[in-house]
Amino acid sequence: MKAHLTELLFLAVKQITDCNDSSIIVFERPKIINHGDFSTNICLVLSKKLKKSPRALAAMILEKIPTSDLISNIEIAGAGFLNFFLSSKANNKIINDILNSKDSYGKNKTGNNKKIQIEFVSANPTGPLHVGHGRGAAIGDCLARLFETSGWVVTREFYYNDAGEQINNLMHSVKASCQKIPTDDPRFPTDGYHGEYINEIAKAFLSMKTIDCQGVKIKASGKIEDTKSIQEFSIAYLRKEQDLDLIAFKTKFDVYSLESSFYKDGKVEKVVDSLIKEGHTYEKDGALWLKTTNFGDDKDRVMKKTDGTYTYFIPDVTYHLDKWERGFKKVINEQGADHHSTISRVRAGLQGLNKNIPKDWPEYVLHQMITVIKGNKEVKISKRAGSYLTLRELIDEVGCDATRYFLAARRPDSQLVFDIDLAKSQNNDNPVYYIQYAHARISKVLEQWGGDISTLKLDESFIFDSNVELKLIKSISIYPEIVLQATNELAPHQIANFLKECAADLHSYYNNSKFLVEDEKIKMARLSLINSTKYVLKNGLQLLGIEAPPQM
RNA sequence: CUGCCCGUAGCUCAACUGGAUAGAGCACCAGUUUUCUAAACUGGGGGUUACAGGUUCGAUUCCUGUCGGGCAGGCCA
Repeated sequence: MKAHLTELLFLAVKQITDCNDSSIIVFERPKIINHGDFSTNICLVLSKKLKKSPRALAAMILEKIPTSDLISNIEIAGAGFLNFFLSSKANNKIINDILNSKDSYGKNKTGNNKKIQIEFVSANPTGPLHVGHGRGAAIGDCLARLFETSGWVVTREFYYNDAGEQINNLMHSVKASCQKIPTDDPRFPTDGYHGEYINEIAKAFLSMKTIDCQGVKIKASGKIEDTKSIQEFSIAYLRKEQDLDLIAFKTKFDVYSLESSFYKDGKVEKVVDSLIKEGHTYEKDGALWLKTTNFGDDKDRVMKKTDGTYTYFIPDVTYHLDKWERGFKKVINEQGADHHSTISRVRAGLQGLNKNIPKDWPEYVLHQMITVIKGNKEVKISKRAGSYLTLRELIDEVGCDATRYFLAARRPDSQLVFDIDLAKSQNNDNPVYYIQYAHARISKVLEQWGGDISTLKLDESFIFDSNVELKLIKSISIYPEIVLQATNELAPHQIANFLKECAADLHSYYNNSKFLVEDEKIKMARLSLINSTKYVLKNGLQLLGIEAPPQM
């Protein structure tokens, strides 16, 4: 439709200017229904160049636009906007198009089957997942669904930092717990983890439990001095817990990458050698430094510590080189904003390898921190302090659908306040139920009608004339554009907002009109409209990973 | 002190990357069910978009400065 309008308008514009580039024509979807279905600011853009007032220019262009049976009217408005109103024929075409496309309405092929890798959650296996990880899971998974809908081949990936200092801390914490050392005892590791889950791991370890994690069975030796077994068992235990959390959150991954594997196969060493060879390193204070300042960082960073081990970002660089070598030209990392400083380091490391990796690769989506409030008090999300709200608790209390909605419905770069009491007590006022209810209402009407839904088709000559109907038609016709935009801008929250508005339009329509009326022609038209709305709601909810129940 | 993100109704958040009269929900007030689910709908009040400048036809959006909040600035991740 947009292409059709652009073509028509360009024919007119060409007669007035010598411009040969149709990309100067931009159509927008006006917010206000009186401003039509499409609007363009072309006259405002051209007025300066042609030294004519925008409104006069608009009049000239308007005269030269060819007629089309898809357009009912074109108006000049405001400072010189051209507002296009679609004809009933165009509207009916959209509805029939949705009825034909069904579950694939909203899909597009802009991805062209290209590969994309999306890394998200990537929590350290040092504790259960908390609300912050939930936000990452919700946003990352929705992004993946968006790219799939836009024709990309998506790989969802989880990276485990299962090596390094934090894992040592974990092991020592569990060991201390096995020895019944209280957390406030001076013998308890200073940087240790304090949560109750540490005691549970210790108990399971001492009773020599076996953990089945990702198809591998790990058995605890039960011996307190066997630090290797404690470490192995603790990681397996927590990975298993995290897997269960993710299942409860309906989030799946295609690939799990382990930091430890990059040490085992020697890739970390290779990256370090390569960085040294390319001349981006130097020794100082007994450590090896990477000149990240060569690539825009504000100071150089240690890559090899005096004790011979590497800092975290070297395995990170290795991992990203691995992604690049697996052929992912497009990679998105979804992370918490507290990791933003790694961006410049990872990119600097990749540049230092001299492999022609683009400077802005990989892309990042950073979500801001969450403040959790319960009983008007902030709940601190701190693993070490132990007082900590897990994702699982949240799902149990609020439900998976609502949790996903709340966490995905906000711009990633806004800090969000998650009020547990509100999410819980407000069950019925929750936006997700509002949207699901709209879907359920349609389902029920169609059920009561009792006809064969697959035969629903809108008569080309039918004219919808009420404002609630026109508003709803406009709403559902925008859906494919919203999907594309949300994908391009890496902004899943736009889907959530759209669905809320679409549901509102449906509810207005429902309260305003009766569908199962005597007049067969009107009945079929209205059923066609709400059935196409049903597909939009269902497809949109699917993008968010939320159920579309037939009844509530 | 330096870098990144943010500041919009009493509260939680939008605003199509510069568009028209800044919109929703919650809360508050007043209405709507003999009719397909009232988990809904209709109407009302509530704003100097933190503040001060600048850029232009046009700024919540871009630039500069100030104030305020969050996160980083580990040989932790």
